[in-house]
Formats: sequence, structure tokens, C-alpha cells
Amino acid sequence: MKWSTWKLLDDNWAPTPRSLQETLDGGQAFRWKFLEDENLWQGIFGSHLCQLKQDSVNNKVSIRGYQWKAKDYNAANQYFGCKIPWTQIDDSLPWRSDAHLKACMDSFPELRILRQPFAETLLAFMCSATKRIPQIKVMCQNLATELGNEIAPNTHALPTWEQVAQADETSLRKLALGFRAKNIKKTADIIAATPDLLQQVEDAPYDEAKELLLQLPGVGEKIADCALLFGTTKQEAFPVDTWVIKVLSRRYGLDAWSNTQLSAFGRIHFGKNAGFAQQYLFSWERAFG
DNA sequence: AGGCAGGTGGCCA
DNA sequence: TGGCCACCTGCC
Repeated sequence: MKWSTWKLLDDNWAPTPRSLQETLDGGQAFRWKFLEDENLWQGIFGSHLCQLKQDSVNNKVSIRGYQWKAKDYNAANQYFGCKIPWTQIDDSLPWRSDAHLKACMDSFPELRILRQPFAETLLAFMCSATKRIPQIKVMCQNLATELGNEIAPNTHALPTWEQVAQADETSLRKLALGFRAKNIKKTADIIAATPDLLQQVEDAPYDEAKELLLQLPGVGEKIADCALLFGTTKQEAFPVDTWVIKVLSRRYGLDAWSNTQLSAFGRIHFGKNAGFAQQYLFSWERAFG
């Protein structure tokens, strides 16, 4: 392996180890693993293979990549949102009047939402229906190995939708996709036949983008919101999954509310950055709930 | 050993 | 609208 030199991220991101783990491997992204022997994280986004290490004293994160040049470091700084005003976004959340939210935020200082390539974010979350993170990671790994470009020895990027469209449903099922294979295949065919569709979604405002996504088979409210939040950083998106249902029921007293109602509550109560609040609540619930 | 998991879509009232 | 169910697969 030819690794480039270690460099600090542009904005000196310094999460706690727990916040770093939650950001990389808490269900936003599915291609990171911690290498125990070397005490570092290794992951893939787009066609970039990279490693992350953290200063044990000040928590600052350094990054290097496989045969990386300047443009790869730029891509990494984009991926980690180094130009996003995280402090302002934190401050915009209603933690002053919401003690539970404040507790969640205090438990995960400097938590981030990654700015993942949209196409692969949609693909990963189409795999996520009724699956836990380890299973979703297996599906993504299989998709990459079988259909994606090799970006380093024995290391593959997730396939493009065009590459997914090359496969048939039967071969997709062999990748452990199960009943998701049929819809993933159909969606791949639609995207392959409509090359500017994903760009339209990225460029559109939240409501319009979501409407476009909901037309894809296998994409409902939850997956659409995850793809938009984690793949386009449209922070209004408030994915309602089983963890959020739990926390809103137990901590906010919203028993027996429909998912649509919960989603509306989220956007009203937490505001324009509701998606970031969701990530704090979600992380806390998984770790301590 | 059987139920259930970061859901969705179809069908019924 | 609201409730119920099938759907792959692997893990507890």
C-alpha cells in the first residue's frame, strides 16, 4: 500500500473518540472500520481509500490516503464538512429549552454529518430496510466487490448506479440484498435511463428533492430523508426510524403518533437544522437509551 | 427455534 | 388515512 503523508483536516476537527466513532460508524456511512492493531480508522468514500488517526491528547484528526494527491485531500475536507459552520448549526438547535437534546449534544461533542457522495448514499440506504448496521455493511461490501471499481489492491468503490443496472435481480440477490434486490434493480434502471435525475435531486430544495426520490421503487419517507440528509446535507430532512420513534415516544411523550406526524413535529420543534438534532438524538438513544 | 431488525408497497376497510 | 402483511437473510 502506498499511503500519502498524514495531514490534519483543514479545520482541525477534534471530536471525542466516541463522537468520531459515531460519525464514521454510527449508521450514516457503512464503509468504515476500526483497525485495532494500528489504532486507526480506515474507510472508503467515492473512489477514495483513506485512514484516520486521532491525537490522543488533543483529539485532532489527521488523514492520509492511498496514493493521494492534493485533490484527494480536498475531497476529504469536503467529505468531513470542514467548511460547514458546525458551531452555528449547534447553536441554532433548541437546546436551551430542550434538556434532553442538550444532554444528547453534551454526550457527542463535535459530532458531524458527513457529506457523502449522493449516489452511493442512496444505494447504501436502499440496502438498509429492516437491517442492522453490520448487515448493511456486508451488503455494501458485496456490492462494491462484485460491481464496483477497484481503487486499491483488493479494495473497491461502491458501484455507480449504471454499474448496478448492469446486474440482474438474481445476481443482486446473491449479494445478500434479499427482497431489496428487486427495487434496487428497478431504481438502477430508472436512474440509468434518466442520467440527470440524481443531479436534479441534489440541486432541488428539500421538498422537491424528496418528491423526486419518493418516485423511485424501494424509496419511502425514511430512506429518502436519510439519502437527503447524509448525501446532500439538506439539514431539514428528519428521518423517522425505529430509534427516533423510541426517543420521541419515551422522552417527548409522543406516543402513538404516526411517522408522518413525528416527522412534522421534528421539523417544527428542531427547526431548519432538524436533521442534525435527529443525529444527536439517534446517537444517544443507540448508545445509552 | 422463532422472532425480529435504521422499511416499503400493496391491499383492505 | 390507518392498519396489516409479505418480503430475504442473519443474528440473538
